[in-house]
Amino acid sequence: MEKRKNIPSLVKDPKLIEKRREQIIEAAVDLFIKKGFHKTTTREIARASGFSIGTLYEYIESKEDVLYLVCDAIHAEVEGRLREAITFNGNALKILKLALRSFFRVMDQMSDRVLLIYQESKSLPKETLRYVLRREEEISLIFEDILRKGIADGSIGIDEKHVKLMADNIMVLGEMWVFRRWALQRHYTLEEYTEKQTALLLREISVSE
Amino acid sequence: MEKRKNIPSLVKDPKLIEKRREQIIEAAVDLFIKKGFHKTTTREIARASGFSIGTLYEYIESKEDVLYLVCDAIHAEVEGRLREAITFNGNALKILKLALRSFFRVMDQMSDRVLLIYQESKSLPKETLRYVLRREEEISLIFEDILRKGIADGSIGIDEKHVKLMADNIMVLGEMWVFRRWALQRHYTLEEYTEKQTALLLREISVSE
Amino acid sequence: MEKRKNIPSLVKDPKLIEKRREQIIEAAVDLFIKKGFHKTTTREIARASGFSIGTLYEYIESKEDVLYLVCDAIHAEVEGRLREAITFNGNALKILKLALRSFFRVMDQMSDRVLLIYQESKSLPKETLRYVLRREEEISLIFEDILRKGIADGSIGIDEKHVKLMADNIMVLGEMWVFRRWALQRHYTLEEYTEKQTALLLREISVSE
Amino acid sequence: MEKRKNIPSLVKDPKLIEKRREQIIEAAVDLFIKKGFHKTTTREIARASGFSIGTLYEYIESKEDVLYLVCDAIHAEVEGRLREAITFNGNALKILKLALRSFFRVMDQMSDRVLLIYQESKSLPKETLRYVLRREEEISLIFEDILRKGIADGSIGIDEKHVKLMADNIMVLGEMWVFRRWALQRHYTLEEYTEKQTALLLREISVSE
DNA sequence: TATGAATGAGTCTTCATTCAT
DNA sequence: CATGAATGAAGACTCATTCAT
Repeated sequence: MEKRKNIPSLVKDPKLIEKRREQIIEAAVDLFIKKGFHKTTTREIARASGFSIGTLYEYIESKEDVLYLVCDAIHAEVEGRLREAITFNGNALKILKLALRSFFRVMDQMSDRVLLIYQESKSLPKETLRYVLRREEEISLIFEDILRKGIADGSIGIDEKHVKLMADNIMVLGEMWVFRRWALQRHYTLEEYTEKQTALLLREISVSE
Repeated sequence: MEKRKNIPSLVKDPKLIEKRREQIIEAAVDLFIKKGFHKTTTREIARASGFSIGTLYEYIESKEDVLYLVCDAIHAEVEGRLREAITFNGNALKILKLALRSFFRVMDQMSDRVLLIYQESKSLPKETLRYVLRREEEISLIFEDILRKGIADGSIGIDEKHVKLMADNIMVLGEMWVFRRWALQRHYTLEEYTEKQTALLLREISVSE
Repeated sequence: MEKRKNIPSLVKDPKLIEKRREQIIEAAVDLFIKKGFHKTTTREIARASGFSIGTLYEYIESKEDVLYLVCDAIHAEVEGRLREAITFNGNALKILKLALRSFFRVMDQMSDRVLLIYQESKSLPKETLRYVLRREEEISLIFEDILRKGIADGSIGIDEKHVKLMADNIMVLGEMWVFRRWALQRHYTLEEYTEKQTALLLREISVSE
Repeated sequence: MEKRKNIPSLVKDPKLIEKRREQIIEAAVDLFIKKGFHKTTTREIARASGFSIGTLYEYIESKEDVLYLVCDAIHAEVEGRLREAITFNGNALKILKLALRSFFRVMDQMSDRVLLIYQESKSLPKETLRYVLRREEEISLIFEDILRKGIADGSIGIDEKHVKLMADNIMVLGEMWVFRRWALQRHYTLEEYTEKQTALLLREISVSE
């Protein structure tokens, strides 16, 4: 039911917890990207966070907690950046185009981090993994909302029952740029990729269709 | 230059090496899928292979070798199954449709294994990873060949310079089904996914376009 | 240039490092003498040191480090004992006699340890071995100094160019007592050995000669 | 009582045993010198011997047996070379001089092998080690014999009770050249060393004394 | 709160030895 | 006699986690 997993901490002050966990996340993201989750030691995380191993364990209960924090933070950043890029002026179709452009740009800029989630989140305990996946759905909800708005204001011509599917498709297109960047970039710039995929998508959802 | 990495073995008989390595692969694939590469121990691999830890190390030099064997075998199986499903009767367009259907089906049936490659191959030594990636290109070459044949026989209407890109796109569509199966399957059957993606692809490469 | 090899430690407190390494050395010397370096396990060293295997590795990086610590400590003890036994009263000849007596006595008392160096130091990494050998030269320098003092004060009658050689010879006589104790002790007491070898040496360096 | 340790073999033919063991010794000596006993594997010994690991174990019972064979062979060679160099013409003093020269030369030529015995023989089982040490006494007996002959023919002037000691001393001088070659060779050639040590020795045993 | 020394279960890998062929 | 595949005990070393200060 909860959106976020609660990680117990030995420290009381919530401000401090937040601050320290931000340090942990910042340090861990870099390490996980460079070396992978398993090859990164808790000592390294503590050192890169700027405090001792003992302090690290004041704010988390296990190494896996760090992975969860990292995954969650990355999702939050993707979602945050995406939301802040979307102005809700104009009709939904316009917003959708803007959202797509922003989404692809964010995925491009954060591709290391997004990749990290896909490669390492399997190491999370089953229950925790569910939290992370749910977080991803939050993002796809943004697109669902826009699509529904478009149905309402008449700027987007698809059936309600295809909304979820279409949102999924959009997510996939973003991830595709992350996963196969090495292949795709040989042929497309991000700009071209955005143009092309947007065009294809719009073809499917244009009112005239 | 070489397509395959040569893994030294202390055992001389090539037939036996092949047989034992097949045992190793079979055992390791299951374990890696279930527990991940890092959480699987060499002892578990040995036991599941049906022999002792000492014997395991007669056929490999390191745990990473097992990962390589596994990745290589999976790619080989994908490629093998795909090739055997393609009859070279009819024009290239017809073959392409068949190939797409087969490819998606193979990816669906082997999704655990394909996922395994994407989640664990990063643990391979840099040099070895290159072998694995090269292997993947082999598969995309199958589609390149078909596309070129289609240009030659006039059944496919794209420019030669887009061949590589189009083959890449096809690969991505297959992987997408693997990576986001949990999301996609809520909306599509494999059959529907195949129909839809094929239709979209063909739209881009139809002669009339 | 450096006289001692610096062995990195995960522990920060230098006092503690020193204390623990002394424990390690004390434990390891006995084990190495009794079982040899190769037949002694790191677990045994840890246990005999009074802590866990994990703690052992907080203070060393490899088993070879223990061997180095041991060799270095033995040399230090030989040199220390020798230096503290030499009073610098009287002429160099008198000092030399005293030094010889002390040296042979120290070698006798520490013969197990000295033997240990000769039998096991070959297992050190090349670079580390050089540190150990250099340490031995420190000891022979003590005799060089005395000899040079003797040349200066006229109590010892050898040419400067023979000083190094003579110091080497003295070292050999000490080691001889260690290596062939089992044979020599059948015929000589340490006292007799000292007398005899001293007499022979003095014959070669007496002023009158 | 026995001079040589009997090593059981699964093979019957004594000629073949001898031949194979010679192969083993030749291979093992080089390996032990280069890598030390512990770091040499039985597989390496077998390969360098020219046969399989299985065959190796047809002719020995354990790796330590190889070490024994090697030590014994080296002693045998030292003794053999020494004996063959000594002509029993002339008085004992003359023979002694010749023997000393030969002994030092042999020790010089075989210094790697002699060093091997001193560094590795401690790895032999206690009982076996005794065989090896006894073998060394054989060599010192050569010098005892010469000295006794010299007492008898009047060419050497020492007391019978010092014979053993003197022979020991000679052994030590030879070993010294082996152990401290790196130091001694900076000052002496083998020739000079031989001259000097012979002179010192003769001074002690000259008839006139 | 922060520290960092201590812990020890767990990991990969080696290698002497055996034995069926 | 020769071979070499199979064995598994043993070893060096790592690292997540704890807890006294």
